[in-house]
Amino acid sequence: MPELPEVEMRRRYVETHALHRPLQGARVFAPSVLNGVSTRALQRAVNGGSFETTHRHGKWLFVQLSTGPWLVLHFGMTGNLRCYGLNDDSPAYVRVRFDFARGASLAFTDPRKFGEVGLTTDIQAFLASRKWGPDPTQPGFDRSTFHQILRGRTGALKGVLMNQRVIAGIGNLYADEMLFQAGLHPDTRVASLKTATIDRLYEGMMEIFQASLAVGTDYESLPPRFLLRHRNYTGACPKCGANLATCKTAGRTTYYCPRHQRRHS
DNA sequence: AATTCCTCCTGATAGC
DNA sequence: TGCTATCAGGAGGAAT
Repeated sequence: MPELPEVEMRRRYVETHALHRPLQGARVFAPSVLNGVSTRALQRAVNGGSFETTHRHGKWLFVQLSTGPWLVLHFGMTGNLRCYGLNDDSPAYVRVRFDFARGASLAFTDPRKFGEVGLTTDIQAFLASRKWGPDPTQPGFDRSTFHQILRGRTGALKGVLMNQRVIAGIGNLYADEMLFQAGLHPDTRVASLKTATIDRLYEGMMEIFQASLAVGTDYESLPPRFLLRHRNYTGACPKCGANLATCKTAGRTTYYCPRHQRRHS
């Protein structure tokens, strides 16, 4: 589930629940989620430290440790964070656990183990090494940035929107929502987009991020005009009532309204 | 450069 | 009830 707004919720969760608390250690239950770091190195970075600040870029969350390095968290498709105390049941699927004093913990849970836990000393270098594109919610990203990154692209629009090296943070669901709001078919060629259409896409993107965060990414609480409220096989288009359709784009299931998201728009 | 396919892993759901 | 097939909001790598 975690796309940009979901990861932003996790960032806020860390801010609220996990900062400035003395850490006693870390336990790794699924070493496969560790990326570029050994259990021992992770424990060394955590032991005797505390989480101090957070940063998010696209679907990536960084939490700075008082010992220096940043904890790097990626949530794959099923990753989450959960703080709990001595008297609480442990959540299911704990893959890495950070232990505070007095029996409290922050758990990285992830049933499918597609997530990642790592360390970096330099966020910018880390982002550069993975060649990630800009985050649309960071300062400095505006309408003209959006035009810039789409310029010269020749692929199908949905694939480009989901390409993290073009723009960081948009996944399958939010890509569908953007296409829906802009009335564009997922296979629309990026090169064919008019300036006004790109503007519309940009506005839709910012609006859905904002709206989703406003309801804590609980899609059922979104205003009905958003596709995310109706994204299932039987759903009716909130704009025209037509039955929503599905297709495959870039290997992912796309939900769209066949009536007002036609090709070549 | 862009696209397709495969892979990692586990759970939910549908169909028989 | 139990089995199997398919699919799920991600993304890296290989092949094309």
